[in-house]
Amino acid sequence: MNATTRDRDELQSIYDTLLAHYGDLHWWPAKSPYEVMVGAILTQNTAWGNVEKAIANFGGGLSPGAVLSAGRAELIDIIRPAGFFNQKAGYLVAVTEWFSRYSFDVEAVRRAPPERVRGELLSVRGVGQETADSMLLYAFGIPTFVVDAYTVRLCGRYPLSAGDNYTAVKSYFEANLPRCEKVFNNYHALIVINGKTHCRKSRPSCDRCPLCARCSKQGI
DNA sequence: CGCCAGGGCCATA
DNA sequence: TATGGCCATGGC
Repeated sequence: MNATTRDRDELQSIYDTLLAHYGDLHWWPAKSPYEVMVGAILTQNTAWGNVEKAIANFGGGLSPGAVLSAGRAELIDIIRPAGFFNQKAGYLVAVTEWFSRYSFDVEAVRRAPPERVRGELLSVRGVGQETADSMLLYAFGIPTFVVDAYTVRLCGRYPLSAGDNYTAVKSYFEANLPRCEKVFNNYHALIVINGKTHCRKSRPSCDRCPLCARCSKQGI
């Protein structure tokens, strides 16, 4: 068995293990693509519970128009629970202005070349690689793999030649998985949920984590 | 109380 | 290009 086959089997096996344990998560938890975009900004280095409070503060009226028409002080007050509110208020306006160039039309974004959209998003203040890929995948349904701290951490615990930075890990997953939006969607979701539940930074392993059972089996 | 969460920007070397 | 400081709330 060559290296590529082994890597593909391993990635598939990790996926199967997580899927069997957590099921199909149907991410992203949001009521609209625009809410995905807002959530992607607000959740940067922030616990999801705080993001939920912030989104709830919009009172069900979360929309591009609401964000663009709100005053800065008002917007800050709404998103306060999500932290970093001085920066994030500007980020939300910036990404919403980007979306306005597509007339807030999800289908219009989907019709554009994905690499161009990704480049545009990366040029928006406050949108780095993870945030851009989260929006591409979860707001617009474009198959691109989302990497986060949990993903990099996971790769470090397995005999995977995935690398240790965003681009390397992203390329690795995309090269060794079927280019399927559904799989990309749930794989990242599963990694995040498992990470939140078990493998946090201060608690790198535990007995109930389905992947840690595999780790110990493999002597890692 | 300290740690850290589904990052990203910026200054510095 | 690669670190390190900074941003800030809230749960555990």
